[in-house]
Amino acid sequence: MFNRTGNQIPWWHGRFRGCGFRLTFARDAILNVLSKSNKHLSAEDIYLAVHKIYPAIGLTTVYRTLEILVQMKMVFKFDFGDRRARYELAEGIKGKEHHHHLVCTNCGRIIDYTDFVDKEKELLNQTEKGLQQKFKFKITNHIIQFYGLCDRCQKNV
Amino acid sequence: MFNRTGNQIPWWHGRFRGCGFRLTFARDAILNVLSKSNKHLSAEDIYLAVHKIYPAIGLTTVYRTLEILVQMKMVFKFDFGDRRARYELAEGIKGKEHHHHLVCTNCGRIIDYTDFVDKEKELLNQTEKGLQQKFKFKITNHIIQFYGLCDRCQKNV
DNA sequence: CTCAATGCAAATCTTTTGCATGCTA
DNA sequence: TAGCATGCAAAAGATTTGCATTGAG
Repeated sequence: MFNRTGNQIPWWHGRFRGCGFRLTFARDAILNVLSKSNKHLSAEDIYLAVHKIYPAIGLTTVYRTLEILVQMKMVFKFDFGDRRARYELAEGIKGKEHHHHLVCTNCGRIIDYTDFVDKEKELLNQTEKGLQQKFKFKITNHIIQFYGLCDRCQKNV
Repeated sequence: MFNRTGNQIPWWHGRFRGCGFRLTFARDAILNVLSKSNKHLSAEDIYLAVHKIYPAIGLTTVYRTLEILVQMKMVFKFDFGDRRARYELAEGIKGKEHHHHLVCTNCGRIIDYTDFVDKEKELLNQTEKGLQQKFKFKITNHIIQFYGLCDRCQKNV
């Protein structure tokens, strides 16, 4: 999609329309960063990156925007155990696939993997169904995460 | 096991011997609380409870002791997404079974469940094996957690 | 007797909030 | 133009650290 000056209009512009939230420079810049970056950015990572595009932005706005984006389900919020939240674009957006994370407890490196997720999905669906029945608990999302040592860190221990 | 005054000696006394850590009043009191309480206590919960047994204790000591206990693998540390760590005695200790948690995102209630864990274990073992091979990643532990709404909160929404 | 363990106060660090001002729709 | 959005400064809240003192082994 293109606007009248010939620039491509980012996909998220549409998602802001009619959702009750306004699309501001700050939000546009933040989504730009998120959609270009690889992943697992902390609020500060995002702040620093956005700062280059839009220097007037404050860290507060980054936090507030991320909260909205999580609410809109455009962004996932993760916690890898280092007391700082990480954000990445949700699945289905920009062709992201369902994946999970391996977190190295030594160096903090994070490896995304997409293997085995089908089998996992199957199991999780079963489990969720069973848990909903047994506990009358309405499951909205889940976390699966593996911790350990990456190849480099195994050598250095 | 009993000492010479006829009091039962807590099981953890043995585990402190020869591990390089000293068994102090504070640590004894903290383990008392952990082994009597149900579960998912925050550092402050523990601090308040220990304070009744051993009023001189400081919150700092609670944190430092918990860190040791996690290191000794006597205690698990959890994060249920509310930015405060939770602690509970490790499995295998005091007959605790392998279990996972359902976390209500509305009221914070936590439900332990032991159902489906066999199937989960099977899948996780497979996954871990596969991931170790593929990424040369040595997995040491994992997190599985479900979030959603408990029965009460579903009614009130 | 020695050095690990402790308590207190202060520091850290991430995230949140209050409030006056700016900007989108 | 109306209100949502923003930036700044300050607050909040959990956890950690420095340091002098205490106590376990």
